[in-house]
Amino acid sequence: MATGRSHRPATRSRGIPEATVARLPLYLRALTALSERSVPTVSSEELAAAAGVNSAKLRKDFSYLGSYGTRGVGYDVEYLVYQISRELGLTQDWPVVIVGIGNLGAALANYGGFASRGFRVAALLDADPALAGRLVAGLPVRHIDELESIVADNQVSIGVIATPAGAAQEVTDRLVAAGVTSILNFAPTVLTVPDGVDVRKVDLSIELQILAFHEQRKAGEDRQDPDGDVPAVMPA
Amino acid sequence: MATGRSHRPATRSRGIPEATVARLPLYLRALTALSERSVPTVSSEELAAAAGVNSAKLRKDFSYLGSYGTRGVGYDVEYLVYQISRELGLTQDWPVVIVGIGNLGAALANYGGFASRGFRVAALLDADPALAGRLVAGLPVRHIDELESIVADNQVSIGVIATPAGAAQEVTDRLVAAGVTSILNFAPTVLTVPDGVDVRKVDLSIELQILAFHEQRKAGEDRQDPDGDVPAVMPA
DNA sequence: CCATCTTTGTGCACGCGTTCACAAAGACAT
DNA sequence: ATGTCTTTGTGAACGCGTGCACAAAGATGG
Ligand SMILES: NC(=O)c1ccc[n+]([C@@H]2O[C@H](COP(=O)([O-])OP(=O)(O)OC[C@H]3O[C@@H](n4cnc5c(N)ncnc54)[C@H](O)[C@@H]3O)[C@@H](O)[C@H]2O)c1
Ligand SMILES: NC(=O)c1ccc[n+]([C@@H]2O[C@H](COP(=O)([O-])OP(=O)(O)OC[C@H]3O[C@@H](n4cnc5c(N)ncnc54)[C@H](O)[C@@H]3O)[C@@H](O)[C@H]2O)c1
Repeated sequence: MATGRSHRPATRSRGIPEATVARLPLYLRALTALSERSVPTVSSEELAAAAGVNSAKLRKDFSYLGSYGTRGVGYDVEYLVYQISRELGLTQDWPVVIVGIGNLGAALANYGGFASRGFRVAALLDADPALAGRLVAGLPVRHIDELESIVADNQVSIGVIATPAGAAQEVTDRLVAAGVTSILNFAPTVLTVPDGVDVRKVDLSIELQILAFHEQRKAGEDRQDPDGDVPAVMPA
Repeated sequence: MATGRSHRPATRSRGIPEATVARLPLYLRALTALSERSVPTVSSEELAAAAGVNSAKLRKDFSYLGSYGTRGVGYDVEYLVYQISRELGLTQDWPVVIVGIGNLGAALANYGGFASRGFRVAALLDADPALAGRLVAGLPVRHIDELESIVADNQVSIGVIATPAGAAQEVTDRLVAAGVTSILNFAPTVLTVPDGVDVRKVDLSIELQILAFHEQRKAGEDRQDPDGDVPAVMPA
């Protein structure tokens, strides 16, 4: 799981709890699918099932946005798509830069889901001179030296980091200095940023380790001793 | 952020809270870095700073594993690395299959962080016959028809899904039927699985949308009306 | 052996998030 | 209009996670 920043008192932004914000994209996706099938209205029960959440939670989530439902009927799909999009800020265009166009960065650049919802790749940046000018997903890779001017010229406020871990903090510092205030970090490092800058991280190996923990638990559950303590492999 | 399954009462597995489990990989990473620098001991304060968490939280997290610290001194780095590795199940080998070797799947296969910590890519699977046999990250891509035999032969319990969204549920069903009990899903879909199967998801576009929400909030904070409600663009 | 100093381990309080359960609202039929 | 039926919106209770603050533990020096 990618989590938000640490040193923040779980800001209830404009009254909308953080946990709710994190679910809005999920609802939006389900609603968009319904919209494409021209379904006019949907009940909290149906939508909750599609989004994989509890229906009471969904209703409470929506109640933070306002009273958009009709009792006895449900929610108007199109209207809700619009309201959630607006709430998430997807009615405007968000230019994004991707830094580090290696295996992962190139895959991200090729990802269609980007453009679909208000996000536009403003530039691809890499420190490798050999990459400069090469086309990736139809865009030329620009040299990292152009970072500051690109961010300024395109009013970029969101940066995606797909560099090796060792370069991530330096890239972050430059992005922040240039005016970026939201960062999505794929490198396995803890980033330090000033107040007012949001960082979210996506960390494959953390996810796998969490799965391994539960997997181990499942395996040992019905087999070995309930308390799996090893006496003392190493003295403290 | 990738989150865990929904329909589970936040299982406090063997007394270790889920939130703690999610942080253990973070501590482990910081500790491994210290270990490589041959640092013998570390205080909760230092380690917490390196992991980007509150020191009291870190101490409480460790207290669930046992009393591994020494008052007045701190924690033995090597010993803690071992204890956390064992707790997370990283002392054993976890064979993993990756399904869907497109842009993202190939990037994942090339990812070094996989092998580093107990995870071994047992096979790469794709439905495209044109890909079969091609080498990706030194491994031949196998056809999806071999899924069942590969999972069985290699005792695979963890599967990574990097197929298009439309194929994800079908792939999931086959993985689960073949014996996989943990799934890491990169496709933007809600997966339905039987009890006992864990699903974690990594969703780029959700992360971006959450960032966009806060970004919009920052932008509108000092500018427009404090309560940003638009009167009525669409009647209910 | 005692004093001092550092750092752990945890009791406690508080706030957020989740879920149940139900009254109120509205649609729809008669 | 009135009654019935469906579904929303939310009050209330509960549990989990967080962080403060401090007593206890142990190291270290004299
Ligand atoms: N590949 C994956 O599936 C995957 C999964 C999870 C995490 N990650 C992480 O994502 C990051 C990228 O992974 P990858 O496999 O694409 O690595 P990669 O080596 O293929 O690509 C890294 C790119 O970053 C560029 N780079 C290096 N320093 C830079 C700098 N200072 N400024 C700008 N660009 C710079 C390099 O030139 C290279 O093109 C790594 O931190 C990795 O741990 C990757
Ligand atoms: N590329 C990214 O950065 C990115 C980011 C976030 C999410 N995603 C998601 O990850 C998934 C993969 O993205 P991608 O860019 O690699 O797509 P892609 O089209 O490049 O690759 C998909 C691969 O899956 C294979 N496939 C299709 N159906 C299959 C099936 N039934 N069984 C096995 N293999 C099958 C295809 O042959 C193809 O090789 C998508 O769901 C995408 O939305 C991608």
